Amino acid sequence: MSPTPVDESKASNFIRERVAEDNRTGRFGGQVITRFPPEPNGYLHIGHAKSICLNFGLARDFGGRCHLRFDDTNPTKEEQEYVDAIMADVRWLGFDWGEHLHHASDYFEQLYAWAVQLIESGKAYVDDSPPEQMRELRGTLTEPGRESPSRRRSIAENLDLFARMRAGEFLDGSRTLRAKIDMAAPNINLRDPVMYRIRKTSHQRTGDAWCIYPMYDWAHGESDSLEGITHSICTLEYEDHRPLYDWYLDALGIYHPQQIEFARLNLSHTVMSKRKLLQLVQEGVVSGWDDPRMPTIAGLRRRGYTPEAIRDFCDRIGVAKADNMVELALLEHCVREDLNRRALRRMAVLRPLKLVVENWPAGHVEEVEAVNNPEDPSAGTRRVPFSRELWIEQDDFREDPPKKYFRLSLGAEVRLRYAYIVRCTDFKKDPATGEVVEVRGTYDPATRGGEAIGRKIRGTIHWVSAAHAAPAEVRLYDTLFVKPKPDDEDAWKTLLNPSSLETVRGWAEPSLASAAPGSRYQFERLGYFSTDPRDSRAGAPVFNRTVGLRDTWAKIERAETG
RNA sequence: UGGGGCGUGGCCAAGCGGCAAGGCGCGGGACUUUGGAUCCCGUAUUCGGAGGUUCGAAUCCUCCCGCCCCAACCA
Repeated sequence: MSPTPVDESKASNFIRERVAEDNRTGRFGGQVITRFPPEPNGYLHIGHAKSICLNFGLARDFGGRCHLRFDDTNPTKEEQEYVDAIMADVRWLGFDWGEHLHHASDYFEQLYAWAVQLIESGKAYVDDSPPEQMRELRGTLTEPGRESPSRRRSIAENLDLFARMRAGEFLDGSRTLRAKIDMAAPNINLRDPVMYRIRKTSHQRTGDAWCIYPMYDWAHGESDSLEGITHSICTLEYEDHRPLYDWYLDALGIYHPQQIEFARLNLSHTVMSKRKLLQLVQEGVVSGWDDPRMPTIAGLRRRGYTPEAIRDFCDRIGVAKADNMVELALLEHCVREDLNRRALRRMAVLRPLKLVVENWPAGHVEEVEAVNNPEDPSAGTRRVPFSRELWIEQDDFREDPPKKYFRLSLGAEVRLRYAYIVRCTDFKKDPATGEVVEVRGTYDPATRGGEAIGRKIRGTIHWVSAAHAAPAEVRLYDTLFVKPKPDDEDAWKTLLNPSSLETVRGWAEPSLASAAPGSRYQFERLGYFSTDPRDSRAGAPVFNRTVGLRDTWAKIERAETG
C-alpha cells in the first residue's frame, strides 16, 4: 500500500499571513524558524498533531526549519519513555527536525548566567516566602498583590543566596528566584513571577547536576532566542504570558522572537488533556497510551490511521483563535478517504452464519477472481476459494426482512461477491434460543463471477469459504465517551462508553492468516481494519477496526425504526 | 466587579467597505458485482444584539450580551 499524495497546499490562516508579512518587511531577514516544544510528561495526541503540522508545515512552506525542543524544566513529571515516544510520533507523522533536536535543559547553564545578570541589574531577587505566603501576597484577580519583604534585599545578598540555592544549601520550596516586575500589575503573570524553584530531584538528562530548575516562562523565550526562532507559536492560554515573554527578552537585551497564539484543537467524543489521558492509562480504563481508543498519535497509529490522513485532517480544521470543537466525523472522513484509495480489499466475516449451497458438490472447490482495489487497477486481482459451506454475516440474513432489505431471506436471491448468485431455500433455527443457525440455498451455475443474467440483483454480500477460512480476532471500537463533550460534565468519567471495545472471533480469507503487522485492509462492506502491531501473530491474526464504512442501510433502518 | 481573548449555517472555516468561499455533516437524485466509492443538486436574504458612519458594512465607530483563559515554587 503506497502513500497517497496529499495536497498540502495549505489554506491560508492568520499565522501564515503574519509570517508572510514578516518576510515581506524583512523583519527576520526572510527567515522562518519555528519549533515544536513538547514537555515529555505524556504522549502526543491529535491536538499536538495540529501544532506539529502548523510548525513544521510553516517551516517547509517558507523554506525554513522547525526544531524539536523538549521543554524539560520540571523533572518531577518528565520521563525518558515520553521523550522516546514523542520523537517516534513526530517522525511517524512525517516530519524531520534534522540536526535540531534541542532541550531546554541544554540551556540550564546559560539560563543561570542570565539570571545572575538580572539580579545584578536589580531585576530579580531571592524570595524567602513559603508557597502559602507567596499566594497570599499575590493578590487576586481584582486586588493588586503586595510586595514580599525579600523584595528589597541587596544585590550582593541576592547573588550570594542564589549561588547557595544552586549549591543545594536550602530545602525544596524554601526559596525562589523571582523577577522584580510589578506586584500591582493587572496581569497576574507580571506580579513578580518565579524564575527558579528548588527541587532536589534528578533530571532525566542532567541527572543531579541541578537542584534549581527554571520555570516555563523563564526558560521558553530564552530557549527560543538562543535557537534563533522567528515565530514562537503556542496556544491561546499563553496569550497572557506574552508580556512576560517579552519582558524577559527585553530585560536581557537579547534576540527577540515573536510569540503568536492560536486556538488548541478539541475533538468530540474524547478528552484531550494530558492529565485526563494519564488518568485513563493509570486507572486501566484503557490498555495504555497506545490503546486504539485513545486520541494519542500512538493510539491512532495502532488503530490503523495513516499519517497522511492525520495531516489532511490538520489541514482541514484550519488555524484560528476561536475556541472550537471539531466533530470526530471529520477525522473519520479523512481516514476513509485515504484508505479508500490505498487499502486492498479482502473479505472477512465478523459474526458468522453458516450458508450451505445445497446444489454444490461436497468437497468441490473453485477459485473465483476478486479485485484487490477497484480504486486502483494496478493493485490487481486475487483468487479466492469457493465451496459448499460458507460463512456469511448474520446481518445478511433476515427471517422477517424489512422493506428495502436487499440481502438474504427465504426465497430471495443475492449475489455472493465475485462468485455466484444464490437463492435462499431454507434456514434452521436453534429450537432453544430461536436463533438462526444455518441458512441453505442453491446457486445458479450460469452466474459465475457474480454476473446477473437476465435479472437485476440488488444485494451483494461478502462470504468466506468455511473450509479455507482463517480464524481472526477482530476488535471493534466505538468512541471512548458516549457524549460529544465529556469535558463539559464534572463527572466526565461517568460518560465513558461501556461498549467502546467489542472483541469478536470471525473468519477471514485464507491470505489474511499471515497478514503483516501494521497492514491495512478494507474488509468489504464492513470497514477498514489493520493488524494489531502488538497482539497479531502469523496464523492468529488480530485486527483493529480503524473505522467503519459509511453505512447507508443502517441509516435507513435507524430512520424507519425511529 | 481586574486583565487577556473570542463570537459567520449542526461542526470547522474563508472573508480585511462593494453586497456570505470551501470542507465535514445532513437531505435528495444518478450510477454501482462493496446499501462502499464516484457524480450531480439542495442546505446562512444573513454574519451574537442594538444603534451609528457610508451610495453601500460580516467587514469602520459606539454601547450591550454571551463564551473561553489567568490568582501552580505546572507547562
